[in-house]
Amino acid sequence: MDETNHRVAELLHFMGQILEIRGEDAFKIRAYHRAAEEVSRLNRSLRGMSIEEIRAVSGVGEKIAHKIQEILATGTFLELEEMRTGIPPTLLEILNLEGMGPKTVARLWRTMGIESLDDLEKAARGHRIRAIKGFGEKKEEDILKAVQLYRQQGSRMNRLQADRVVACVTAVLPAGSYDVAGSFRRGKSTVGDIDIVTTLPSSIVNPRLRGVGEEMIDGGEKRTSIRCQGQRVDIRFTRPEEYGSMLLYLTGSKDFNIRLREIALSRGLKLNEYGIEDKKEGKMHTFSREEDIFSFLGLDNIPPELREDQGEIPAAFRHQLPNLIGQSDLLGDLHTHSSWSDGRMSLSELARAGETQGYHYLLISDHSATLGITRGLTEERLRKQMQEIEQINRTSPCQLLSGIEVDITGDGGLGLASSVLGDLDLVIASIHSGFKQERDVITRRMITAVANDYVDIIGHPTGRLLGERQPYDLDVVRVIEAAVDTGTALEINASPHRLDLDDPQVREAKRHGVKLSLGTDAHEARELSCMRYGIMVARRGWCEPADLLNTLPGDEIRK
DNA sequence: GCCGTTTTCGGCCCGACTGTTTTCAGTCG
Repeated sequence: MDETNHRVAELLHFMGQILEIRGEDAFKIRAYHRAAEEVSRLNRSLRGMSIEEIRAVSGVGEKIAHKIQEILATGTFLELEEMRTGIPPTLLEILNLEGMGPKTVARLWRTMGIESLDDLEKAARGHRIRAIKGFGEKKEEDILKAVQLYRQQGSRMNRLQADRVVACVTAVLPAGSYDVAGSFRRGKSTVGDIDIVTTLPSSIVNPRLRGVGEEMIDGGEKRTSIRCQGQRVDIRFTRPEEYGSMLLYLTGSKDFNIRLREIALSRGLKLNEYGIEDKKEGKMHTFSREEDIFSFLGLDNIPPELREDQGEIPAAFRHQLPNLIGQSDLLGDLHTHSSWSDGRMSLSELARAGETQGYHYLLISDHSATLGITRGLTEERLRKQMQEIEQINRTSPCQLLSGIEVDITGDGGLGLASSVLGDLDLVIASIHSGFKQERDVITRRMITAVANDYVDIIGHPTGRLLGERQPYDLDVVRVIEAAVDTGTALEINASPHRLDLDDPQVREAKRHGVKLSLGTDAHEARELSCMRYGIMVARRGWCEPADLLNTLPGDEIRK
């Protein structure tokens, strides 16, 4: 994200938290958090925007717009500085603990002077908290548990980790009796917790779940929460005739649910996880399928990947939802590695693996030899590889396209001579070094590569590794604008460790008319199946078949 | 503090569960 926007969002969130501790109006608090959320989703930098443009951001009104301007000019805003005086900065960290909200934090601070995580832990250990009215022994235990959990807790799961947790929990649920909902179902690149809807009764499921995972957080009749592989899993129980409502509710997102409920409310209807109540008639409508809820509200069926309150609801009213890309639209994988560089598969194994996936073609895109990348290809070896590819293609139903993942050098040049690049079917160019260059430097370096006539696709454009490495400090919008001009495609790298570009950038690229290219970056056969993660990102980015290179027949791609 | 095919004022999603209580506040999703 743009650094300025990041800073603004941080301060708005911070303001919201300060107001929480001070016990201010809940709607005002929500307004700050909402504005922060919208700012952090913005693709454009706030810097350089006029006051009218800032006001046009949804959730930002007259007052917050001026505060944003103040932040841009001075780095903070006066009201925040006034409100925060007297509040210890360490106090807010306690809000991150499970079960600790603003009321509790404020109470402990005012009555016992607890200002930090350490203070809190000591007080709980010394059994001093139970002395406060409304607090007891259990609360002390919960606090100690929450502190421990917070200290050891990692960040969000990547999709592989999420798949493992799901597999672990659903092992005790019969097929067909449940769906995984939440951000998992919405196809997010990372997942915070796992949500499951089931038609089985809690009386049957809860005993089974006790044997799964480390802890039962709570085990109610309508909802059960457990911790499994260190991650929270929520299970909601529902009757078959209400299944659609529960699945819709638990799939979210939160913002989407709120917006849908507001729409229902404006028509005298109350939407919840059990159905839709007509307030006038006092009649409850139930829905076993999500589609029927949408159609009851006069909306087209909104795919889970779009449910973010990012314009999909108005689009569904106007019958203008995109026709999202699906696995069956893809004719091939446009990023694979063979044993010619650091992959495990030979070229013929790759061709067979591609055939198994039902693909018409695979792009062979081994590394170039520029840097110390394991067994990168020189021009000479690349030409030999092209010959072997030609041989294999005579008999293989899945055609191999000859390509390369060539390094973008520090100044935006390429790691192989143009003479050989011109003989390839497709060229992917990627950055594998110099990650720490300044924003303007690395952006110009990338744009130089985009503008290179031989470059067809930019590989993993931001360079992030989920949970391991931040993206380069790249101005993605400038890169997108350059890609429009040159007709260069940007990759959606489908590796669950990358998912790069991510969906907000994909949507921005699509808006500009930039073509996207799906590739798994597979180094071994089973990684070809990771395409499903890339498809999730493409769908979240509102991509239709025509937006992706992979839907073109092989001979058109060659052209 | 934001926002408007009910509104420029008066709303702002809705319900489950827990702990410490005798009816609910706080937190969470």
